Amino acid sequence: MIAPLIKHIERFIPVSDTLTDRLAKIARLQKVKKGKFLHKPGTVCHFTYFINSGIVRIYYKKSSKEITDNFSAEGEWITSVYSFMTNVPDRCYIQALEDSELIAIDLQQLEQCFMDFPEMERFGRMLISKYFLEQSERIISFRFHSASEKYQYFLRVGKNKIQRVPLGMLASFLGITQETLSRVRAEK
Amino acid sequence: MIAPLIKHIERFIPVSDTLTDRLAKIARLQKVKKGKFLHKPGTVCHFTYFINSGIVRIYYKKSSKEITDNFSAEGEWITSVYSFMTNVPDRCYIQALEDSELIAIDLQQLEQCFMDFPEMERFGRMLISKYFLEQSERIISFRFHSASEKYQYFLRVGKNKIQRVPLGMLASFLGITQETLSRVRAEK
DNA sequence: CGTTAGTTTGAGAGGACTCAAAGTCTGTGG
DNA sequence: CCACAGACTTTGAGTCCTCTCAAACTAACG
Repeated sequence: MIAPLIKHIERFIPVSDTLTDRLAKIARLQKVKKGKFLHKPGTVCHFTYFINSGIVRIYYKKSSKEITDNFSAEGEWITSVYSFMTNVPDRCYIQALEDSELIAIDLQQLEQCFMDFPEMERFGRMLISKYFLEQSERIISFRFHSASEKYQYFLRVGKNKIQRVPLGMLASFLGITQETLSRVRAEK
Repeated sequence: MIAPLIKHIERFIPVSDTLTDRLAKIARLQKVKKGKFLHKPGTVCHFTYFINSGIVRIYYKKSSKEITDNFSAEGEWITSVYSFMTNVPDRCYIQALEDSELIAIDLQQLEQCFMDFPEMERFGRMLISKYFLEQSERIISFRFHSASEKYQYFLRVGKNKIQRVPLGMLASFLGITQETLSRVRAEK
């Protein structure tokens, strides 16, 4: 059941049997229907999610508009990093865009796992570093790309997600309006 | 000599004497004159720098224009995260904007330090997470803020740096032209 | 005190935005 | 199986912000 997760972690560090056991103990399989929420604002988000199947987005509201921050699909994580780090409620929503199957891990137990298994802490460092780099690229994309270029960029990076997310959500993720995105998409 | 560094790390984890000794062993004090480079493209960047005094920027070139990626001042780090992670040459430049004093740490030796001191690895994870969060905010700023709002944002976040960096560099950091920044700055 | 780097100001052009309306898809119930 | 409601996407017209190009001004440094 947690096999995809173990396989994922093994891309970064060797995973011993005892570590596997521990992960099995703190991981919890969770299914969500399309449109349902894993987290809403006002409470601290106590879990990090690894996605076995489906696609999930994280977004927040800005003057009644929904701003999508990220999409995550199979083999990726979705977390309120802010809640994770600060242990303070985040204003984000985490929502399934398809019927999805996730592995939920309690953050406190994950912290303890970091303590007991330094190699797991190492994994954590490498993973967040990877996402840090992705963000760096995204910042570059935001700064100097036109609407069209941003779309092209997502076509390259978000490959398998493009057909799975509504245009409006994608537009807010890219930082453009949905009208503009529609026009960009039409022109080629 | 490495006291500021130890103090900085202690904000995240307790630092034992043995860890202090190790850090003293792998740290190297380095001074750079204003305008000089700590790194240029073409080679792998083997060091991470902690800044004791001065201010430093990281930038890259895009069709002969210089795009500033970040500024770091006292008590902060400057690193080519890309080189760090991938061990591949980065196209970035790292340049001192004032006469600066830095603590340079060899990345391989830092890795070894992570191995020998799990709490140091923990520090690494927390630090990169912190920068991850900063980037998240920056992405939000890029997506939905006008030129003026971006400038306001930097006034809040980059407090002590505003008078220390040339306007043109700041403009490219904010993703606007220097003409626009000049006008924004004039209007209030 | 002159040269160069850095900043400001001006005019015109263009991309993306807003507001508005029409068109298309999807899923649910009759 | 069809019809309809609601969600999603496209198209259009006008406006505004920021960009580009150009030139003048100012500050810093040898």
